[in-house]
Amino acid sequence: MTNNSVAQAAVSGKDGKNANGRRYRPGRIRERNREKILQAAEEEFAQHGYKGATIQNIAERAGLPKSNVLYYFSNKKRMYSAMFDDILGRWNKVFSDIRPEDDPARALSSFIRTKVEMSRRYPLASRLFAMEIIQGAPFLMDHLRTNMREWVRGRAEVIQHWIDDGRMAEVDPVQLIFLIWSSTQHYADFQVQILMVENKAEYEQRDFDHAADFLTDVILRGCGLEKPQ
Amino acid sequence: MTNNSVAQAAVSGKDGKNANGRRYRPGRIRERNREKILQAAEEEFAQHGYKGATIQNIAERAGLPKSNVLYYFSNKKRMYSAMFDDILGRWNKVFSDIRPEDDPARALSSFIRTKVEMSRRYPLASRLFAMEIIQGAPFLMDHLRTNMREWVRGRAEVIQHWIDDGRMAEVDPVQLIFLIWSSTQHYADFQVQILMVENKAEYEQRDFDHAADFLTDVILRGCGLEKPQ
DNA sequence: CGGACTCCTGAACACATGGACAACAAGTGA
DNA sequence: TCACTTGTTGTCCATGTGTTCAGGAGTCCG
Repeated sequence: MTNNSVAQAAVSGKDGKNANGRRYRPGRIRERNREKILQAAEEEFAQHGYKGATIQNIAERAGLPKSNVLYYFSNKKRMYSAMFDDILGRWNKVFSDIRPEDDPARALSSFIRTKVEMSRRYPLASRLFAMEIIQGAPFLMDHLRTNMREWVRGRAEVIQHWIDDGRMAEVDPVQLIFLIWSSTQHYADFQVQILMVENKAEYEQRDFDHAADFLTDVILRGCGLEKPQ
Repeated sequence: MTNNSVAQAAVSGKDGKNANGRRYRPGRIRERNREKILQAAEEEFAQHGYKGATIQNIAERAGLPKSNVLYYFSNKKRMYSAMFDDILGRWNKVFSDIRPEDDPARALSSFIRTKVEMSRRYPLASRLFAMEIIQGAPFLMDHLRTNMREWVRGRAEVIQHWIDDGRMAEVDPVQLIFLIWSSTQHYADFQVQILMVENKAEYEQRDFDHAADFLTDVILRGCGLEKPQ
């Protein structure tokens, strides 16, 4: 999103053409390897943080020689950025907007369920994001300051509308968003802790359903709302 | 707690005496430097994770030569462990037990406030813990499996008691504990994100008060409880 | 003072790591 | 086929890292 990290190496022509005027497709091989590497990078970075991760390990996870990985992402930093571009892109597709005329209970409930579903589908992405923030967000600072701030502001305004119209209890909208964020992400970020405490080996689908039910239940009631239908 | 990491080097006598029968105090210098180092280690490990942290950096933060740091903690692993022993010890002192005859509203409210206060006072410890869990808890696995599991089980039982007695709404006690954990820790772990979104440079005391108020408000109501007094 | 012990530290080392590079293989359109 | 681009990989190197070690300084007490 911030910088387009695609293949600064091995692209001679400026816009897909080369000196001879011939045209080249983006290349399926490129696409495929890029994804293999990004997937491997998610695992490695999520497990060891930016500094702790090594290109060698990422290469092994991807089943490629280190040199080949460095052919696609010319250095560690670019690779890390590209990974977040990927993740943020994925996330942006998922969250629908909310409007003042929506039903608060429905909207919040749907928000919570979507976020729990994200924890289930992309736990690595969630952990990655958490690590980056904990470490002071050296790479995502910009994103937080612009996109995310606007995102929260927009949602908070709508929630405030609902409150002003007496459609839900008076609670700080921004804090409410934080509450939903933290409680839902927790299932991805603190997975091992939860599994240990509950003495389970792995999550099952029903665990997420249960969590989502619990959270909508408590948070909606906490906002003075009835569960939708 | 698990292993006593104090000074395996440079202790010749077994119980404070030496060959000559002379007695040595634990050494204030030792004590002082140990603390300086552990403090520095918290910062460094919290910012870079276990693998990403370097002894050199820790030494610089502590204002000591690297060799000196390694004199106190013979290697990186021991240092990391000692740090968590320290942190867990600190935490164990703070949390009072809850009993079935307590007032649910008061008990939960106090729990939430204590946890928010922990986020304020020991943000580094909280982040450290979060990182360790995210990375798969290679060092804390044992602690999670034993102490923490018991801790949760005990609290959950009491909460279930309250529910059975009709003193609060029917909510899953374990999930409730997770909810309180995640939402309160969030203020420490995701500090940068929160500050960015709210466009602030630093936390103030009133921010924590506000957060605690909000959380007790929503969570208690979500549990069908009245705010105490 | 002198001895016993604690505390301190520069130097050295084996090893891992990010990255550059050059040579080579494979693919592609005419 | 040819000309050229894209993809692959082994090797090399400077730098950083955890850890060891040997010797020296500081401290305490009789």
